[in-house]
Amino acid sequence: MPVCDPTALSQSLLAWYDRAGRTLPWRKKGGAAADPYHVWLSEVMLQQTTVVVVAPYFLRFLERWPTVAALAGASSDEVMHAWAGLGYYARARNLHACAKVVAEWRGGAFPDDEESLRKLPGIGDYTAAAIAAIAFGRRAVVMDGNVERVMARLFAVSEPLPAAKPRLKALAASLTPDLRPGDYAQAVMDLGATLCTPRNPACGICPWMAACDGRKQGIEAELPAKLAKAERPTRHGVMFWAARKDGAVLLRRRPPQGLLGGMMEIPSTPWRESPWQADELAAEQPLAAPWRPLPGLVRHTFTHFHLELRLVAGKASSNATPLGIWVALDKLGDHALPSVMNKVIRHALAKAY
DNA sequence: AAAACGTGGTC
DNA sequence: TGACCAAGTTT
Repeated sequence: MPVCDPTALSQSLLAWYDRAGRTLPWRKKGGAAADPYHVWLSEVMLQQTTVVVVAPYFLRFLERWPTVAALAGASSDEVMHAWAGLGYYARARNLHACAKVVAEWRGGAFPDDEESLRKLPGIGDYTAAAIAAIAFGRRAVVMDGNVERVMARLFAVSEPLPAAKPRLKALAASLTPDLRPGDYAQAVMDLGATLCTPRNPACGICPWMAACDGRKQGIEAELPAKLAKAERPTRHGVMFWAARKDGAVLLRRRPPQGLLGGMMEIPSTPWRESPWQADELAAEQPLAAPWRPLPGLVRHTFTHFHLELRLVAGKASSNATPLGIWVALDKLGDHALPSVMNKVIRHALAKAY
């Protein structure tokens, strides 16, 4: 049997998968049917996020909201709070919106085909294919970063991403079997995650080594080629640490769309490319107060820019009624604060008292 | 269709 | 220290 035969390749991969058997929290056990709710929840969390980070969030969500109907019944703030720290918060907004559609319009049943799944909020090409294959046993071509890398190497595709995507998908489709599509989808992704890794691929123990053109040509480590990314600019902001007499500090909610949309924040100036001057703060302050600069700065890096935040502290008079909520220091954990805001809070607690 | 959108770990 | 990267989607 020639090693380039698609059936032989998919079979050898499935054999490897059965033998290696990574145990992941969302994976069905002992031949049990995969629960579409579990598959959907895990796949949305796994978008651009590592297994290690997702696992505890997945278990926490499932414990708190055992069904899609339960999740649909949660408040927006509860969901955002539970998602805090995972990043890409549009996913949480779309997750909740999707849960409502499925629970209210479909009686809690997820659609079982790619085309219908694709219409739901937060479900794109990858997630639709993954749910169709893993939860419903449908043959679907699952394309994520792992599969792109594995295909680029296996077939020695040197054309850089993202232009190579259609070709890579066609190659992946040529290998996707009719049998055990869900296991096969997870097997290719596992191969990319554990052996065919971005750096130092473990070709020596790869079930596809004999067939791998990239390996034969000695270019596996250079693949997939990628276009250079744009530079990240640096933006600047000033955070207002407003403390009331009883110690409570001021938080407010960010606008529902855009960066950190719907999450809570320490009141801030906008984040712009030019640093802020002291005489500009009066026009940006959440309440009128004398502001005292705190030493040091908080650095944070987002996907597309670096951020440098300075802090100013002020005391709020008791009759101040700003747009926001006052939160006791020991209750800050009760709110939907993204990681960058927790960084700011840690800094303020260290410097302002 | 290019750009926006988080975070933490790794080398 | 910093660039790269992770089971992508939306506009």
